[in-house]
Amino acid sequence: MDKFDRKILVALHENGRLSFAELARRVNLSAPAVADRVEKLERSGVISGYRAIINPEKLGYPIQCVIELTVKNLEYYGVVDKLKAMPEIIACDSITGSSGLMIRVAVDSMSTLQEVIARLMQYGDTKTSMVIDQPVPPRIPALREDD
Amino acid sequence: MDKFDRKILVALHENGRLSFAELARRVNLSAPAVADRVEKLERSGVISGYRAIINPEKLGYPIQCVIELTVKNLEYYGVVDKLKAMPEIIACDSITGSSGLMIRVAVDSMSTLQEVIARLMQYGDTKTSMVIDQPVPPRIPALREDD
DNA sequence: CGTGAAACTGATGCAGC
DNA sequence: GCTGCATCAGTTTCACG
Repeated sequence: MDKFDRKILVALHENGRLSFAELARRVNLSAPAVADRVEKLERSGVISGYRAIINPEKLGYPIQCVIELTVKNLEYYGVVDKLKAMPEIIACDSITGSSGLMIRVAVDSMSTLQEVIARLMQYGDTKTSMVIDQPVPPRIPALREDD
Repeated sequence: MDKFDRKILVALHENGRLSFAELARRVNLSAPAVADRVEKLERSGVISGYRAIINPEKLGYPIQCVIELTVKNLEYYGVVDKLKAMPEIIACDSITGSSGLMIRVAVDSMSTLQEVIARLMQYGDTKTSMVIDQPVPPRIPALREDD
């Protein structure tokens, strides 16, 4: 993990479809050198995949919110399966603290949101917050473009 | 947005580096047809970019947590700039409710976490939860592979 | 790690349906 | 709007220094 690896990660985080040739130009290395480094980053698990970023808003799901779900422990694993089966849920983290689950939801309307919350209330207490904005978009930890 | 567009989105969400030729094979269309559809999805904003998925754990930041920060309104915009300057913060959402900010942090150690929390406490009350697991990994809203 | 050449693959435009 | 083909550019991947 030197300066070149960091540059590669930053570049691929910003545009995951860069070719090795193009990547090589941006980080000032040769294409084979870059290909070699990327392969190592992939095999070591630092890069775990590549993904198209999809905008739920443009897909017809303009409302996003975060729901903290306080589950009763016994039902825990069953709940997770139910959550996986709900297409409105676009992410879910298991966390410490009373809540237990931090769920992210994207819906088309408030009435759908109401239905989702009603279903989640079967499994425990919910605390819902609407997502207004993303002041810090997803980024790489401790890697700024300072070279 | 028909069945083919959905297949394309699912495929590119799973592997953002697929070539048009390879994508065409997977969705049973010709390469030019796929290229055309992808370009439209990009221009309409449904696909807003491509990104390498980077594993903070393998980068030396094995600890992740979510911090709800209840800020005093007056300081709000100043706070966001401070957050952007903190490399340990890998994402941040502005949300409704008392908290106001939902911050995601990746750190190398508990002592670093302690420092981060200490800094955030300058701006308001904090509620920290450790992220244990990701039962539902990030996915596309309402698009299941049902074709 | 860089260079240069060779081979390949994918992208693109057009005719035709 | 899609297909199939042909062409062309670009990238990947060697071997070698």
